[in-house]
Order: sequence, then structure tokens, then C-alpha cells
Amino acid sequence: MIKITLPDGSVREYTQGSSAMDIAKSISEGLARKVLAAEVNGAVIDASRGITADSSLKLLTWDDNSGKNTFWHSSAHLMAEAVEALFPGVKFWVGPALEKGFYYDMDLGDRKLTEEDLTTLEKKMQELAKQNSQFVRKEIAKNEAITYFIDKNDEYKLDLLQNLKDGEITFYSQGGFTDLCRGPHIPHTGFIKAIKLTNIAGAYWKGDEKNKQLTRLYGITFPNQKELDEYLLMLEEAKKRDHRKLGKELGIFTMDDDVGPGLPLWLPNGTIIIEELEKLAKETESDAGYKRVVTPHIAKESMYLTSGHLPYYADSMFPAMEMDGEKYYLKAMNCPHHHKIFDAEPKSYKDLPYRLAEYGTCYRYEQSGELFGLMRVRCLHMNDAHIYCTKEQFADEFRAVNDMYLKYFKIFGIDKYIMRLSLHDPEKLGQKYINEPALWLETEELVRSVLIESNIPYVEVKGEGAFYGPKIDVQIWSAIGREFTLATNQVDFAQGRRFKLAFTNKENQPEVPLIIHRAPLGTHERFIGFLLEHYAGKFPLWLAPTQVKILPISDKYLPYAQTLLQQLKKADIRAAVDDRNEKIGKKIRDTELMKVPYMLVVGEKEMTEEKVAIRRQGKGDAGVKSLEEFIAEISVEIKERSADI
RNA sequence: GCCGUUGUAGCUCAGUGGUAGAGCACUUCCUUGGUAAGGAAGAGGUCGUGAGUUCAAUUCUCAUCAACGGCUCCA
Repeated sequence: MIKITLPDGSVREYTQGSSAMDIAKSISEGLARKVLAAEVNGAVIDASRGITADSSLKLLTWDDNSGKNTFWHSSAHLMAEAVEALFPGVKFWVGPALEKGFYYDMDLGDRKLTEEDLTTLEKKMQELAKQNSQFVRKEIAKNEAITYFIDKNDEYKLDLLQNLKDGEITFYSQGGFTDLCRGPHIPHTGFIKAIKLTNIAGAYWKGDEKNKQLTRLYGITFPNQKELDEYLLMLEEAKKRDHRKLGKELGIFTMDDDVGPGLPLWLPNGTIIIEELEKLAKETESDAGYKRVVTPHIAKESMYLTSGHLPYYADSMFPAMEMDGEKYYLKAMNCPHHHKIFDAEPKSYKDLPYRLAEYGTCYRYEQSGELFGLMRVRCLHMNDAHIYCTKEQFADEFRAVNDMYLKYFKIFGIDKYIMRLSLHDPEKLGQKYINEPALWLETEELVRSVLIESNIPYVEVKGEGAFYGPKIDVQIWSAIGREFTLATNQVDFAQGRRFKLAFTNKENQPEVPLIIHRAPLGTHERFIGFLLEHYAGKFPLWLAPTQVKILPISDKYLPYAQTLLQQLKKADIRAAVDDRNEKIGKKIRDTELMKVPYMLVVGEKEMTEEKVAIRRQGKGDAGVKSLEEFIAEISVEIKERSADI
């Protein structure tokens, strides 16, 4: 007998070799019908595998992430079975579960898949799923596995086998399909009720662009149709929040073929948001002791040779222009210009920390396939600043920058984020990274200790640092689940020396300052793209391009509306009158769709009483007040940058 | 950059080997209407660009440009 400890702490006894499924059945038939896999002592295994020793056991169902993963991984096998049935001779690479769904990479030879093929495959999968084929696990000797795949002429699975040891190789079969797989899998294909193949894409073998490109099929499955329908509905909803769609609808930005890819044009409404963000940044930075500067968009080659950007960064810069026998580059970063400002006048330790801020315009040559709406562009406006400080000041400065991040996150209601401490890769010293092994370790430790002291949650990633030092990237998620790096906070121990920057220390000796690069609000492009999705276009009052729209019942009340408009403008409120010859219902509908926070409906009653009927976007009627009262109220809301929307 | 998909009016989209249509938006007129679409008329496109096949191309072929999805989450 073996002792099985269940998640609630209860301990039950079973005969040795009982499977999770046996145990589930002993608890309840209903539970047994839902079990997809089992977690035994922390490892996920097939529910059908015998348990041989005392163990803790968790039965995994659709409600568990591991259960879903297993379900989707098995679905990938089902898809592969369908593909093999319809296109014999196909070779498979890997087919993992994703956060949502699964994919399988395959080599289809010369064959190209079409959208119709997806539908055919879905039908085939439905058909195969209904056969309730069991997933059968088989341990197999390496030699035997190699022979099997040599016979199949399958170089991909043979490649996988190379890295596997004898004794740890397993095959899984369901129906007529057998695959090299470590599992685990769900009991049988019948669990898979609702199937949607979502898209066909190319994917390099092993993710390396030098390798052959395989066909990747994406799909998602559910244990019932209802969940699939909900999922598809959610995708529809997400599309509505897409910043590219909202950006167009709300007149925030546009792209034009003649201007060029990745070069957004900011429309008047978008420009208002930019200006509000800059106002916020300027206030915040001024309070934190930053000085503002302005620098040119181009610079000579020599400066980027000094900075070291050219050897490391040239691929991301627009090619040089020649002028008077000199090469000039569009700037891809602001730091060298700022270093030159630091260097313009001699500095003493008394001048430090010296903080320079600029909303700098940068141009980066992103690969064409990487461009994405506002999130990845070639012209960007960075909330940039550089802090020049002593080693002793570094921790405080670094902490202050982190505090600034948190302050911003609060204003914008960003509560899901993670800080990523990006370190160098020792193997790439001298190539991707400046060859200063000792300095790397020292600064990395410095940054890490600040993070730990400040109790900021973070993860460490090797090989993601900037070429001049470690950095902290802030990852955030937009409301529709898009993850990206918003902000960055980098340490730079290299450029100070390269630019021969120095201050006179207390001992009257020249000393190279440490530099912190920081951009809490990232770039206007990415940040506004994020905000569009974050707020679903419903900007808080302080950011809303139009804050108040006056809606006269008919044009008899236009003169009254105009006097209201003048007063609102005097109070620095962005307002407009809807003077179209339309009924009030239409005016309200259009204003609602434009997501204007406040509407003032004015007709006979309001005009006689000298009042306004207030309507809040998305919330409806908000009562009748005098204009003075209304202005007083929303002025507070604007001034406080209230996120209450 | 690579693979795949797409490209028709300002927007969303239909359509055809015989040089194009709808809804919304726009303009004008009627209507002056109290909290999410009042009515009518009109204007607007060399069908992304270039070449080829054809008597004839927006439609077929090729190239090119752009947008979108993917190329990271390793049997």
C-alpha cells in the first residue's frame, strides 16, 4: 500500500501502482470524468500512470493551468494526427502548448497550406477527437527510436533525439499517430470538443533565421463549444481595444505611405495627449531636480565612434548622410548629445548629481517585419534623461528613478508590471558588450542591491543588457494582454570614460561620473499606444483631447452654447460645441463614440435657468448644475490628474 | 530581414475577364427635434504601384510597396 496526500491535506491509502485516475474514481466518478492529468510530487504526469511510492497528488482538470497545458499539448498531437492523415509524408518538429492554445511546427515539403486547409483540418480533428483514442505512453530505447525515425526519414526528430539519453525517451501514440514526446497527455482525444485553428505562419527551425523555415500551425481547443465561443468573443473585444483601430477612430495618429513605414503622424488629438504627457514629465522632472535641454536630431560620425554606438548599434541606425565630406547620422539615442552638454562646462563634485532631461526625437531603423502600430516605430520621442553622479550617490539616484516609475504607474493605474534586471553575457564580452568584465560584475551587483533594498520585485535575464552596462526594463501588459517593455533604467559605466567626462572630486582629482539613463514614460509612441489600449480610448479627463462637448438641443440654443464655450475656454478646458443640424440623440451618440468625458446638454430649460445638464461618458445623466459649479468640479479633476473615469 | 495573408470611396466592406457597388462619414435641402442613429438629394474611386498575358485586366501572372499574423514561450 502507498500513502497518497491530497491537496486538502488528507491522506489515503491505495495499492501500489494505482494511477491518478484510479484514485480519482475512488473519490468520485464525476471528478474522474474531468481529470486531464495529475501532479505527483510536483511533477505533471499522465493520469493513467501508476504511482509506486508515497506521494502527494493533485488531480489536474481544465481549471488548473497545468491541466490546460496538457490539454493543449494533446491537442497539438491531435492536430498533427490530422495533418499526417491529410498530408502524408509531413515531418514534425515541436508542438508545445502556449499560454492560450498550442502550435506545431512542421515541414510540409513543397506544399503550402491555405485557409481552406485549416477548415478541412479542423473537421478532421473533430472526427479524430470523437474516436476517443487513448494517448498511449511507451518507453523506448534510444537505438530503437533512432531506427524508427531513420525509417521515417525524419531528420527533425533525429535531431531532437541527439540531446536525449537512453532511458528517458518516450513515444506517445493516439489513433494512428505516434510522436516522440515526453508527455504528459490527457487520457483520450474525446475531451477535445471545440477546435479552432487560428493561423498559419512561418517559423525558423530552432528560431534561427539561418535555418530552414518550417510551417507553424496555431490552434486552440476547449472542452466545450461555449468556452470557444467566449474565447472568440474575447478576441473580438480585444480587436476593439487595439490602439491602431482606436488611434484612427479617435484621430490620434495616422500613417502614410508617402511618409514611410514606422513614421507616425500625430494628429491634433494625439498631439494634445503628447503635450499633456510632456507637461506631466516636466513638472515631475523639475521637482526631482532635472534640468531641461534641447539637442539636434543629427550628429557627426565621430561622436558615435566616441560613444561606441556605431560598432554595436549601426544596424539599428539609419545610414549616414554625407555633408561637406563628413558623415552625419540621425540620432538613435540622446545620450551622446547629453554627454556633450555635461562636458560643455567643467564640473565639480558640487554640481553632481547632474540631471539632464529631454523629450528627445530619435530615429531607429527597425526591421520592416518588426514594425507594429505605435508600439514599434522608426521615429520616436523619448522621455529621456541622463543622471551624472558619483558612486556614492548612485544608489540614491537609482532609487529615486525607481520611485518616479512607481509614481507614474499610480497616476496611470498601471498595476501589472515587472522589472527585469538585464545583465551581460560573459561569452559576448567584446562583441555585444564592452569588454570590462570586472566593471560589469561590480555595477550589476550595485543595481541588484538597490532593487533588493527597495524591495522591488524583479527577474534577472542574462544577455539582455545594453552594451555599456546593465539595465532594468519595465515590462507592462496592455489591457488586451500585449506585453512590452515600457520603460528602461540603465547604468552606464562605459560612456563616461569614452567621452572623457570628468568632475573634480573633493580631493581635487578628476573622476569619471557614473551615468544613469532613464526613460520612465518610455516613448510617446509606445506609451500612447499602451494608454489607448489600457483605457480602451476612454482617456481620463486630464488627457482627453476634448474634455467637454456642448450639445445644444437645437440651433436656437447655439448662442447660449457659444457663451458657455467661451467660459470653458477661459478656464483652460478643452471644449467644443456640436453645432450640427442633428437631433440630440444623434449628437449624444456620436460624442459617446468619440469618448468625450463630459457632455453638456443645453436647451430651453438650461438657457432660462442659466445652467447646464451634465452627462458623463459611459455613465449617462449626471444632473443639472450652474456652469461655474461644473467648471470648479472638473478643474479639480483635471488638476489632480484623476484616473477616475 | 524571412514565411504566410491582405490591399476596391475618408472608414467598414461587397463584387466582376467587358473600365465598379453598399452602409457610415461628407455637401446641400427639409426638419428645430430633450439624453446612443429624423428624412431626401448630391458629391466622391484611373480598384496600392509597375509590368506581362489578352481584342479587353480592378479581376489572371510576375515584380514591387505597404499593412496584418508569425518567426520568444524548445518532443
